[in-house]
Amino acid sequence: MIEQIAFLTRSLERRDVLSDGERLLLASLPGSVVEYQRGQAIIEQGSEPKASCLVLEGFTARAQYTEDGKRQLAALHIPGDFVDLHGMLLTTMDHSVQAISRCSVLFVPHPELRRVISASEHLGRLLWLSTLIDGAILRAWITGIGRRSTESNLAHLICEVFLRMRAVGLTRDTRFDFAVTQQDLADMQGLSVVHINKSLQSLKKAGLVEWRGSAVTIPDYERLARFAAFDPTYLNLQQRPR
Amino acid sequence: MIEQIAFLTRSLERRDVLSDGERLLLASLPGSVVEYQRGQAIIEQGSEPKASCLVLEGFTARAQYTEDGKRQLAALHIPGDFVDLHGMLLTTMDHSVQAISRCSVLFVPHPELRRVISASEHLGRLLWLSTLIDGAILRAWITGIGRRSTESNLAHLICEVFLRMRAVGLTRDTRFDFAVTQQDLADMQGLSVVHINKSLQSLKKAGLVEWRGSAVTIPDYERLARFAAFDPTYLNLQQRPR
DNA sequence: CGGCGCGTTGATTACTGTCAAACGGTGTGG
DNA sequence: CCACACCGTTTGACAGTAATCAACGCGCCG
Repeated sequence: MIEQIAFLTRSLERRDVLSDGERLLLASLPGSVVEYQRGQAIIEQGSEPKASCLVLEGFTARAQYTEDGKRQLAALHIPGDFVDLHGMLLTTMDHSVQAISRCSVLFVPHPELRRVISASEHLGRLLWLSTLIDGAILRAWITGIGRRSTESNLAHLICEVFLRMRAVGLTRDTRFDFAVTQQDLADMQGLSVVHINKSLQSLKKAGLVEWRGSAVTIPDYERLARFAAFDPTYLNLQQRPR
Repeated sequence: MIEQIAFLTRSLERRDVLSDGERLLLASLPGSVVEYQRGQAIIEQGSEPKASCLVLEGFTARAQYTEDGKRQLAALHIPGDFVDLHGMLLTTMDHSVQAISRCSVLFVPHPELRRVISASEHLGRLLWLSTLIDGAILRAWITGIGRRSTESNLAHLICEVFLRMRAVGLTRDTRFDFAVTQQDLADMQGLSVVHINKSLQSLKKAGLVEWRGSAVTIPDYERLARFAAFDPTYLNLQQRPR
């Protein structure tokens, strides 16, 4: 499992120091790996999962559908993210989890998670922390959707994903793989594809981002961050005792 | 403290059974009570609080401001809500907490919270749970802002607040006190006051809600819930072992 | 080669914001 | 006790943003 939970370990270590014992404890988490194609449902809304899933490769997202069938994405998960840790306590899923790109995830049975949390209060706090960071990201999305312009919100999202990817070692310089469709972006920001398309083009024309296929390049991060008024505080990317 | 944490106890008991020992442990939480006038900041963005605050009376909200001064509210808290439990692990506040109405809150020092969590793993889980429900509410708000019509989102919010208030015993029949301004509502939904005003009026005209001063009455909850396509699952108002 | 899915475009419509003014209740000072 | 100021609510006109619709381009895969 060591290989598979590498991103999780890295993600937690970006926020606090792990002892060898804690690393071993994490590595002791058993689980089964499952692969999904883009668009497949990983966890259904309304279900009561008995295992939590950790992203190993690719992207997943939480999706909610309104009565009239519109989709809203309310989180994007990258490798190392424990997608539905909350499923352990929330029992019934109020949303579904979908594969946004081809991806593989690790299902860890809840009793195993509880075992680890009982064994290490500190690790328990760090897992709690990861759900709190989830919440902080949700708040940032809300202000983005509610109060930012489409273009600056797009830029904001790109900054966020860039930093999160870099935190787990999935960037090369200013480039990273962001295999999402414009429909997905639209559903993250609560807008139409057409409008996202036009806004994205204007970001490209302004030289703020390059985006070819799934390869995103940020020519000048500082400039993009300034444009988006991006403040990374909410990502809690500082190693501190927690 | 027993009197003061009554709403917290009630809120947790709506989700799981508490033992006498757990109730006592909660009651042992010391803290200082502070009153705020509407509009005052309770916790400043960027600060690193050493205590978490619990709402005793009135409403508070998390507020984020964009670079150009627009306000977005990304949570509304009612009595019994542990507003910034996450402050304990998130160290730096990425948002401020404001008094939406006149309110009183209890500040509980983080070390005391840690003591309680160490003493009872179960209570620790329930506090974790309360932050997870916070997250679930954020997701509901995101889909509301992103994909619902203004009117149905307003109706959705009213349903949510009604159920949350009822869960801690703050409703009388179909009526509750909701002391927020239309500007606050606008900032919760990412819209302008003018637009909120018109949408609210149309809800009133349709007989879906009555709203005089701060007194909200829901003549027919089922009808309102149907109109809002409101599904209370995300509030986790079922007593289950967690 | 053809079909499919995503991206792109332009025209049109609908929604929401901004601005500016008036209304109404409350509390204060004369 | 009344006049006034203040603040939130309400209204209407107008401007700007985003959705919808429909068509086309383009690359990939069968």
